[in-house]
Amino acid sequence: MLARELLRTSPDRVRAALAARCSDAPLERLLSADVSWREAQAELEALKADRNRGSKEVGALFASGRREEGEALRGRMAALGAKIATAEQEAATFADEVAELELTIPNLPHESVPVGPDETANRVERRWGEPPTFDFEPQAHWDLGPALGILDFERAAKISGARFAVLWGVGAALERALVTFMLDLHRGNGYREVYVPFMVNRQALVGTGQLPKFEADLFRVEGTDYFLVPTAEVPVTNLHRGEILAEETLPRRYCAYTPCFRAEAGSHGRDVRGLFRQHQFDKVELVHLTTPETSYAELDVLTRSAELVLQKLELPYRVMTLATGDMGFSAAKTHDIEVWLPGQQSYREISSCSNCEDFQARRTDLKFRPAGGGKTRHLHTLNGSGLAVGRTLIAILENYQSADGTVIVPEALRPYLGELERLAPER
RNA sequence: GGAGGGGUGGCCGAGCGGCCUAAGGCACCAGUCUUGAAAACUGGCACGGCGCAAGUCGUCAAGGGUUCGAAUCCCUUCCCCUCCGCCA
Repeated sequence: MLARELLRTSPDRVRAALAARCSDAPLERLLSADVSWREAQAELEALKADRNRGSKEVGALFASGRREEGEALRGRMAALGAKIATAEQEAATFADEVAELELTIPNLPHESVPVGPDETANRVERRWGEPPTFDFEPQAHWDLGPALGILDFERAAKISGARFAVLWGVGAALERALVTFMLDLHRGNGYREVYVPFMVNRQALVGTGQLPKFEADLFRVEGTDYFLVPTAEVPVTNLHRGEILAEETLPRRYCAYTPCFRAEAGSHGRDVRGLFRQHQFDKVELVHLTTPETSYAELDVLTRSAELVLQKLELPYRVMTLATGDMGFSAAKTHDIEVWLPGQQSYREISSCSNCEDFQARRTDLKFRPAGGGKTRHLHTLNGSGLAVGRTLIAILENYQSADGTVIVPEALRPYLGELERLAPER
């Protein structure tokens, strides 16, 4: 949600930003509804001021025993009440329209974001590690996994459907080891671990920006008002909704493991094979709450925290800055981390780290009290994957594969797998 | 699932139709005193909207209603607590 003051004083800046995003958000409707609302509200308040004065006088007249005058004024106030009811309805109609529309306007891109319509305009920031060379034809994980007996898409389809996976044996243990490994790493790095509900209410999803626009991407639990979390960003960012945090307690860095559930609406035909795009996947999420002055330094901390996971696992990757047209709804700036996948001979997204500035803080009424005193201000929220666990598992299988189909276990993970050194076929 | 009790400013807590412009306390800020601090004393101190401003409207969990007027009365919902039942 953008500051209304910004909409009123710099509509051209907002127009330009939306154009850069290739957004068709209804800005002009919002602006005119806002004007109408303010007019109606001013009228309504004048009427209410009259009533407040009159009602007070009614009380005074009765108190001083002037019954007849009191009765007369009370009659006039009753008539005024009817006028107020009408004016109230009109103002409320405009207020609702403004509130509804402003939730559909995406965040403004930061000035450092490359302008472009789609991912082809994304900018490479840095690379780490060298894609491995093989003296054989590297396999994709959807061949490696089933051959090892640890990945089973057929039985997943039987019990659930497409875009689900079953992990067997050491595959299941590897998934669990990755979660623990990531949480331990972040926890030792200044993050506070938090365990949160996997179902959230509508308000939480509005707060982080998934609603009202993207309901089709979510799974809703029928007969309830609960949604399965599409990312831990939702419950974790909303933890302090409506609170005023002391500046001394910032920045706050939280990490959380949750499964994530996504309907993947509109992604039919994309990444249909393998583990890459699933309805359910595990993720360790990083969330920072910080001051406006430090949020871009925090974005760097956040991104590097996610990178550290890949460095410890010795997986090659590159860091991108997303272009205006490729960014998510709530983000002002986003770094994607893309890991090298030999099965596809390309870098693919494994983490997305965003500074949402005060966009989500406005929606969630999330503020801080400055250390020197003074007015409360909206704080800045950031979130990023640290990392998507399923995709990390893919990266390990494909980067650490051997000619015989076995897979070396990265050194950093061995303590979590009973010092297992190599994944070999299981029966 | 059943029966009760609650939700008031950063926190605690009074108020139960009109002097609520929400008492009092704690915390916080400024000042006096002090070598400095503490204590004491004095003053200040909720938030949001609209407006150039004067000002004005709103907010006592949320929404609706009664009334000239609602923190206060009525209805609905949500949340918290206690007890019972059930359950991992």
